[in-house]
Amino acid sequence: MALPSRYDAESIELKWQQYWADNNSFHCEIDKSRPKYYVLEMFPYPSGNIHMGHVRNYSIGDVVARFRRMQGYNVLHPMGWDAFGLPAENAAIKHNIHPGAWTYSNIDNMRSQLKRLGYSYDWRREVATCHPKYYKWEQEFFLKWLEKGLVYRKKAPQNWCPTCHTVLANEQVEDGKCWRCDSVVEQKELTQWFLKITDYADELLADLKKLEGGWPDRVLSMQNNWIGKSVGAEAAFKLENGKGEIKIFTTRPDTIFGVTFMTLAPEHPIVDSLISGVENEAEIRAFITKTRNMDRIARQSDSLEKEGIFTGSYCINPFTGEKVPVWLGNFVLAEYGTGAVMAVPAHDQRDFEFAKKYHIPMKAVISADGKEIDPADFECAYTEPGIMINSGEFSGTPNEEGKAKIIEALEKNGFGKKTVNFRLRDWNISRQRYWGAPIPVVYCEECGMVPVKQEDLPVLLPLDVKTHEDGRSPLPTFEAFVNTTCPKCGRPAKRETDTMDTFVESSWYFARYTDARNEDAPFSEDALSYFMPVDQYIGGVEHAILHLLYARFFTKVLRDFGYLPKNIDEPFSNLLTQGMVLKDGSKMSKSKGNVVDPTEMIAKYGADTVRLFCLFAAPPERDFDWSEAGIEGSFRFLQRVWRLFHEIRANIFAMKPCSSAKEQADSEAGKAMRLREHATVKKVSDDIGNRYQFNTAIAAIMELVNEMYGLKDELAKSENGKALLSSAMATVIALLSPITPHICEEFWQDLGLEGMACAQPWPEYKEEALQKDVLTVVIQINGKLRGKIDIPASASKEEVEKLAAAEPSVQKHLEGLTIRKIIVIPQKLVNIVAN
RNA sequence: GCGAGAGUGGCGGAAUUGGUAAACGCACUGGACUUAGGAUCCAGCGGAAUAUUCCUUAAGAGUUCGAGUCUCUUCUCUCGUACCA
Repeated sequence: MALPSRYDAESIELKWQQYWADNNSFHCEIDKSRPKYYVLEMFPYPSGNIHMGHVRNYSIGDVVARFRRMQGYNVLHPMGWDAFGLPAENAAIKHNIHPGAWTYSNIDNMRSQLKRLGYSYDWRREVATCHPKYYKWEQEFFLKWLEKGLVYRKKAPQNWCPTCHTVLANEQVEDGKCWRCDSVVEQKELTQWFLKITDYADELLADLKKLEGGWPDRVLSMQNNWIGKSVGAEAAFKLENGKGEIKIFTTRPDTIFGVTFMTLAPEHPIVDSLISGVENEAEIRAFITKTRNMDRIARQSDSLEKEGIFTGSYCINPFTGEKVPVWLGNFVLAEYGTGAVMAVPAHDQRDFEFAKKYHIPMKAVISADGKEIDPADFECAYTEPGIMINSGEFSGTPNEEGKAKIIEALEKNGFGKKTVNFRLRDWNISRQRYWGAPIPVVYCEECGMVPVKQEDLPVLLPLDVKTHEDGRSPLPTFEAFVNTTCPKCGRPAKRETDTMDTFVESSWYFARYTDARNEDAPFSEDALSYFMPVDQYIGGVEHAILHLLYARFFTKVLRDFGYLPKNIDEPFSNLLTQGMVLKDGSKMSKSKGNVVDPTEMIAKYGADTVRLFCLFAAPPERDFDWSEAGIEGSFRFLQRVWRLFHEIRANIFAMKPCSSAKEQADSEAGKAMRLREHATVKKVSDDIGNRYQFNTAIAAIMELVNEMYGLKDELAKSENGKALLSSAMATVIALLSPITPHICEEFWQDLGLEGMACAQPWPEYKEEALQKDVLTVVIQINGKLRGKIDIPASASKEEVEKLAAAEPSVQKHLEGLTIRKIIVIPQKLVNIVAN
């Protein structure tokens, strides 16, 4: 019988996609009689078209979802759109269309592209964050937080992107540049809205422990670094003139007797009063201006020349009573610690270099053995542990103990206290852009800042605006929006025209999916307590800090405000960070012209092949290079399965569903077939379910198919053989079904079987079927491979030793040697130690 | 500097508890079938020598009967972070 050399992927795929849609195959409802499994991929920004990175991300997620569904879980697998943001606005300006129109048409296009890939989403739960029914709830959260002080307004120097015309959060500045457009970020003093993420710094850090094992180490370590906790002490140094004090933060309180100068950030608030009227005031002011005018990159670069200037003032070391000169330093950051550093040049490398440069004396207060040492002999600062010296009553104490003792003394005398400092800063969530969720407050001349009443939500983003060509927000000049009345006094008032950072929307969408159509509340207790947390979250590692930190923060906040159940501390139990899809060794980009369009690949090979290749090319966390030859290989494999299926069916026998779990083999070929089938089920279940190694799962299925090709003619000779071959084929369909679902449905239908392939129970293996009668045992002499023998599985240790020694190739190598020892690893190998 | 991860054929990658290194696939070579094949099938495919060996998992040492896997030292690459007091 003639077989088609190429199966017609497109018609099969469209048919089954329609079938799944018509039959609501992937709808998910709360069902407390079944365990839930929530699998989620990071939702896309509707930029226009899906790219290979999306295909890889969503294919991984779909395998997990379909696998868990077949295992009997009630799987929640939703999809939506991170739809507010700058690109929509910029595209709108460029093409002279409204950002909303652009966004919604992109969503329509991308939704159909995703549907063409056969992903098993419950589309009823789809959300678009730019929809008022979504952002309404975010505005409600905002009001609640404002009431409790979790969100506040502050005037401070901010990261300003001159190209995007907006401020950025610290997390959105990479290398001093805007994360989106790469422009150099400037500092600008502005009044902005902040979310107090620092209130949660401790919990965000501590709970990283709960994620160990479920999240990749490197993501945990990145978050850990970003939060940047350092434990130390705060101490006050009184000014010599009695007009106030300087507070410092140090992680080395044990060196406080060694302070020989003080360094302040030029921006430190006390500086002005210190220097007014001093002889060289003009010179000092010039230094301050010069430093402040530097951009952030130059100021924080490695090559910055450390410079300072003496203020003319002194403060007093609270422990020694010594006069300490107060300097300004261009490397001291106003925003970290207290903006003032106690300098101990003998024990800190940076202070050491500064002291050398400006000829400031040094004082050693720690030495390796507790003996006196002269810092004049130092080539670099002594930063090792040791014994305290020249430290009054603390001399002779090991310095680590000394830290606690000094802090104790600080607290006792009221000079200071133990403190913890974080690198993490509060999250600036206001943006001076149009396409975002409006911040629901108004400003009244009488009442000041007044929150919008909850019953007046949502504050709608007006859609009938004209966008400015230079990207500035049209809201401040759009009178119909700006002009309103004060919710308190009813007099005319002006609306806040800043919108919220789009990372706010993506910080809670996963919870909204549990109850996406709820119009009375953002979520319901019932849905949250059943579905949350997300069991498996999948996305790119570029969100390791930004989105993943914000989402963790939001989860804790929503929990504390009673929106999320008390026992939900973390949103994502397990995180898989998938690698990028490259072409010719670099990231696909339009400018490089190396973009592979998923739509074209689907048209050429079909969705099943594209899915298969994305999963087979590399383990998920690694980057992989797209190759046309590689996808051909995946397509060939599916054709091979196609031919195998039809050959078996047409030329050998009519297949019926059966299970080799019950059937025993009565021939060598049958035994081999049955063993391979069960071994493959075991391997694939482990690879998909536990190890997330889809590439090796697919390799194992390929081996099973290869074995079926090798054995099919032999097996066709007996009824038992046919049954075993039939069972193996059914297993291949089941194992492939999460990966290449369409072709598997087609096979299933061709078998005339009930239901859908994707709704079948996941195959199980039997330990008994994995047992071999004859085992190949490796023989080593002194650890080197010298032979292999086949022995009955039942052979005793002595028999194995005897058989091994009798092997001719082994005897040859043993000539002239004396056997010292024989190590037998049952069922695996024999190592003969001889010399 | 600090933190994390990685280094295996021509290529992507396997080797899960220390136990046959290179599974699976790509590329390549030879053969079969064929009017033809860029289809399909069979065989080969780490290196050197070739009938028997030797070498090989970035380099070196160690532990072990046995190391890609464990320990130490060094090198290289990727990512994050950085005058953080």
